[in-house]
Amino acid sequence: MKKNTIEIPSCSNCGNSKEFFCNLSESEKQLLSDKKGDNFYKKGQVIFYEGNHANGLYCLYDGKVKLTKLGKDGKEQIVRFSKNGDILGYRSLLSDEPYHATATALEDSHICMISKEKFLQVVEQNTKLSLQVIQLLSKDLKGAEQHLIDVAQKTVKERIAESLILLKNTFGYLADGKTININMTRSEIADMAGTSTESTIRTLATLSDENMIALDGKNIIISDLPNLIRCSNTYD
Amino acid sequence: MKKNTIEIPSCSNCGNSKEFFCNLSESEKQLLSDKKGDNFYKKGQVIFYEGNHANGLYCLYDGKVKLTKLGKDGKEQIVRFSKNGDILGYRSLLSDEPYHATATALEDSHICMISKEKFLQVVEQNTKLSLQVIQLLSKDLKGAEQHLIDVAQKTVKERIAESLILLKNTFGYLADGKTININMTRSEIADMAGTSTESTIRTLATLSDENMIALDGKNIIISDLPNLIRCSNTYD
DNA sequence: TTCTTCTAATGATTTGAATCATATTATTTA
DNA sequence: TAAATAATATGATTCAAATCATTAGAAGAA
Repeated sequence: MKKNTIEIPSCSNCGNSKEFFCNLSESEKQLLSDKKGDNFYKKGQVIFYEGNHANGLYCLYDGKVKLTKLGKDGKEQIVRFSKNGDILGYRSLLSDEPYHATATALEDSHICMISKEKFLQVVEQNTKLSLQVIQLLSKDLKGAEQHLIDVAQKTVKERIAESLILLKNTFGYLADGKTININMTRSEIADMAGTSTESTIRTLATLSDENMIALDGKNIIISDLPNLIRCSNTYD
Repeated sequence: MKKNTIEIPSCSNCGNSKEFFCNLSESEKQLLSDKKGDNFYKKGQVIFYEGNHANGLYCLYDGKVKLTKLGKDGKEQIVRFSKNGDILGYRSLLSDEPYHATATALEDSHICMISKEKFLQVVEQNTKLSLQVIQLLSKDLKGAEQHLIDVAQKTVKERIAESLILLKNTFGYLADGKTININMTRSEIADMAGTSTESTIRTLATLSDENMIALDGKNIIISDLPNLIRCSNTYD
């Protein structure tokens, strides 16, 4: 990867649907590329903390990130994920509020940073870009509201099933075409589904007994996706 | 109210903080004002349904509206409210997706409608307006994610207390300065807090026994706000 | 390697809150 | 104004899932 050129992964990597920076003019790209920060985070390291002030836009070049909010008694709730090509922190940047979630690397990640001033400058002169931000926020909002209903109304089993499907849809499969391409602890899956670690372990065992999934250490293999979808009670 | 002039309540009514259309030029205002639809909805009537196609922007001139999503077994979840001066339906309009929630009048409401084409035309040429939409979406997203954590981690009592505080913050008090300025059924409050009607009734009775609120038919009087806030376990 | 710590797995117990079952008011609307 | 319907209220019961408790296995650190 060359320095000082805008190498937003969504542009250089065509497998990625979110072509966030593709509508920029050359001069705009140049502006953003200049003095762009290039950072590496180890698994478990925190990119930014909930409550802290936003000073730039993060572009996830390579890696996986979870966004969590702190709830009662310090219990975490995973609110979203980011993967290759996603941008992070745009909400706080544009609404000029502190980060409302903590971003933590789920595996070693390579993240670029664009300064607040430059990003705002480009957004303000490029309507297409702000419409793209609107699309992103709309998608996040839709996801959050769906998640809300799920947690409020679904059983633990339905939520665990749905969480596995979300993980598969977000991170895809390994080369074997059936193992979910992410390693999370049972406790993290619990934070996702809004349940306890013990219930998560038991429910995963049940889903395995019922042959919808198979467990191999931290690897989760989806052996019967249609049934898992049915089990999750999701219709969209 | 005169016809054919843009009378967005947030502009004509200065008590309202959301001055959504105040950055428009005169020609832009004129464009939006022309052939603007003017509609009246009775309490209980539906303004738009989840899943339907968006064809305009709704401006709530006067009234109160709830936004609900349908969950498991047809159980409703209230995801948001709108009041005087708020705009509705912008998410679906700008992301070009069907409405993700149903909007229902909580009381008789006066709602104007701006056509999709005209609104999009103005948004695309007015960056300030799109930045304002970003602010709105950001606020909605923050609210939804907070709501998610609450439902996932708080007890019914905490959630009911918090719901009452949200209602008070959204709709304010009646002239007496202590009665929440909204009439909702116990079942609707349950849909808000993500619990059952019976639990809502019991919890309201408990809060009343503990002198944090007083109940007078459908009216809910907040008699000890600091204690109610403490009870809701909310720190922001 | 061994020690320590984190993660996973299971069993036993408790509990918050949903559900079921009826009354008792309020509101509609016929 | 009566009849019908919807909303509120309470008690009894059930149940899903959290919590507590303990053991077993993995993974890092010294």
